[in-house]
Amino acid sequence: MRTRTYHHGDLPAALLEAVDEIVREGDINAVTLREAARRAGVSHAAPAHHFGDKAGLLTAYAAQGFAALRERLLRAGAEAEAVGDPTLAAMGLAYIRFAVEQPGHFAVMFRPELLDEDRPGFREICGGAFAVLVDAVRALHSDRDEGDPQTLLAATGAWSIVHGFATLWLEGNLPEAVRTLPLHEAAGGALGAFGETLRAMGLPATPSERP
Amino acid sequence: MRTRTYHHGDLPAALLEAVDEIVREGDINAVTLREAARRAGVSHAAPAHHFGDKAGLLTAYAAQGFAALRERLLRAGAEAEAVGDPTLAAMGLAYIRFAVEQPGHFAVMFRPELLDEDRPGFREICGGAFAVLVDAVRALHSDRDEGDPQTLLAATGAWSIVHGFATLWLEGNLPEAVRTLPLHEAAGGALGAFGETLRAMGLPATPSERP
DNA sequence: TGTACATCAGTGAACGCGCGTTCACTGATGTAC
DNA sequence: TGTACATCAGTGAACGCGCGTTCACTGATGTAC
Repeated sequence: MRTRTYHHGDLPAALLEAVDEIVREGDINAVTLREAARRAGVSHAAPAHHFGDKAGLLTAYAAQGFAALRERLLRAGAEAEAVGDPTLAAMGLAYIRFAVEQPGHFAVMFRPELLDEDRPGFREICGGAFAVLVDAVRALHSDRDEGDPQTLLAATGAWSIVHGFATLWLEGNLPEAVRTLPLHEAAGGALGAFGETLRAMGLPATPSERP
Repeated sequence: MRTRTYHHGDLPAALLEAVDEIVREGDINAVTLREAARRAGVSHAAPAHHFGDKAGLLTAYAAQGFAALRERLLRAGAEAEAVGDPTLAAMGLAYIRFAVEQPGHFAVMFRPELLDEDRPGFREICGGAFAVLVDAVRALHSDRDEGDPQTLLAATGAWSIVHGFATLWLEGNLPEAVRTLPLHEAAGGALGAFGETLRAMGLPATPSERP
């Protein structure tokens, strides 16, 4: 049984948890300092002690998300490699799974206008997740120079497709026939079928194949 | 010289224009009935006459966007076909261009929580844009039955990649080396390089090719 | 072990703000005759 | 052509609400001696 004390114990963590609850309930605009304080059981002025202001709270929450995403991508990559599966595909699915299982973090992470990106350490942690993806792409092109811009662009493309799918899925924008499938079938199916279609288009043709 | 009259002339159009202005300035949350009214030069209660409430105003604005997007996709497809370019690729770039040139519409269209989707006609106009994409995919697979679920999934994948790219680009989330390229190079490059990488992964392999 | 004191965490009242919605109203328009 | 009247568009005051931020404060903790 928890006794109520004047000091909370770990208010910052409780506030981040409260933010998560609120965003998961569906409305990112419902995140307010006052509501988070309410859920953590403290007065509405308490959050300012730990996070300064609203952007500070959301930035800390987003940073948590980027760290978690990075770990997921790394783990998915390592596991796929261990059994000989394609690393990048595994990471793509892990990305989508992260978005769906931690929709709160996902919704905040890519809304820079809500964040204070100048908070110490934020940019690093934020770039770290993308770097994992870039590394996975690079591993597929042993013929390329380090820093070949094609690698960065390809990672951007890979990111785009999983990010787009996750966004459309979460917002409920996909057509019903797709929306009602289990996640892994919808995601895997969309990625796979799109690949087939690319092939049917005759793209991509690598330059070396053009006579 | 415009004289001020008691009756506005075309207030609904002026309000939609005001919404566009506000969202383009960067903050979708800054769209309020009062601000739109202010910009249209009418009292703050006037918008309710035409759109009922805030969701009604945003829904009308989103519908405008879906109609415009559909037209762009159709035109891009037709133009590509005329000169023998790949239709689907042209539509993909047209989608991204739409997002970047009409960021206001794009930001609102895919936020169902802000809209009142039950407004008459909304669902139809909204589905119409996606249908164009599905048709373009279907045209690439003459071997498939009408209604083959692979077609819908492939269209979802195609939608995902362009939607994801557009979203990341607009929010400023892409890495600086990509963000600073001209749009068509970044978009075309990401799509193309991603295709190359898919190929390097050995994917997709069509079932018929597996011995 | 005890005590003084600095530090920190959280309180609660107050502030000013902009919002959406409602409602009785008034000004302008257009139509029937 | 004129007039009465219904309809519609827009007004402006009022309402209650929740927000972020500030600030002097108080309660609790922990450390130096």
